[in-house]
Amino acid sequence: MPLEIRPSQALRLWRQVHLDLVRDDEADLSARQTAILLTVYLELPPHTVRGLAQQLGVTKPVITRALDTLGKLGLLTRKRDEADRRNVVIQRTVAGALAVERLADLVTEHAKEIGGS
Amino acid sequence: MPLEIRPSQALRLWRQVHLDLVRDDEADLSARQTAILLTVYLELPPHTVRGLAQQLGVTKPVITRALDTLGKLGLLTRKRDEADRRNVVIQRTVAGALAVERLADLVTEHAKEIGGS
DNA sequence: GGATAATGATACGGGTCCGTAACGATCGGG
DNA sequence: CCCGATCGTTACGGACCCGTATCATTATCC
Repeated sequence: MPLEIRPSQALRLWRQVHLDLVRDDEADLSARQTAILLTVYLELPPHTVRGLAQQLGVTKPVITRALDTLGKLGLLTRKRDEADRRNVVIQRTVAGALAVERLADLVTEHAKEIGGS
Repeated sequence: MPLEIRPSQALRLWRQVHLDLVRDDEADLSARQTAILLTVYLELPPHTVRGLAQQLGVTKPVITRALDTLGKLGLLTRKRDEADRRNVVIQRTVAGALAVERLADLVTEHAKEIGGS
């Protein structure tokens, strides 16, 4: 059964969550960083720079820089792949999992507040 | 009747929409810019720099710069308030309305794809 | 009218990100 | 082995954004 949501509800939900993200701003991630973070935490490993670049439709340096920032924030980690030392495996962290969970709560909470019309 | 959405659904929805936003990137707005844009298009006018700064919990220069960028993109316009010429009224544009509508469609489309579990 | 307050814009130094191009490291096939 | 291909990273010049402090303009109030 699909999730039913009307355009006006979608916009109000989008606005409320973004308002919270801006106000809390413990993170203040860009759209690209958010897409990377959620991909790593929702899709099955392993995740590589090249794979993420293909999924997002951006160049590899973009991924490298985003990983620098997300790593600095402690939201994920990089590890060399010992099987093929050219590859780098992106791994999840506890802090990252908490941040993702917090985002999920934020969305579901505001969804509840959004009335019918 | 509230909008029912589970955390796992929320995350998948959030990821899919962000992936689309990154891939299309006709805009590539930051979280702050998105919050401003949606506030202007969802809340009743008039909108001022000071009012937006208060709602977002940020300083006025942040709003001014965001309005510069959003104005350059044609998503909204500034106009001096003739009643009180200190104020600047932020106005909607056709392009902005289309962008907001497109975002709404993006969210509702992906919501449909998101299954029950 | 002059002092005061309020509004939005600007200056500044610092940081981050962009896209293109090049780079070092590593693997694999002949 | 060695040469080409494939990783991820870094260099570069340019653009954008940040927060603080300051500015010019306009309104208000005595």
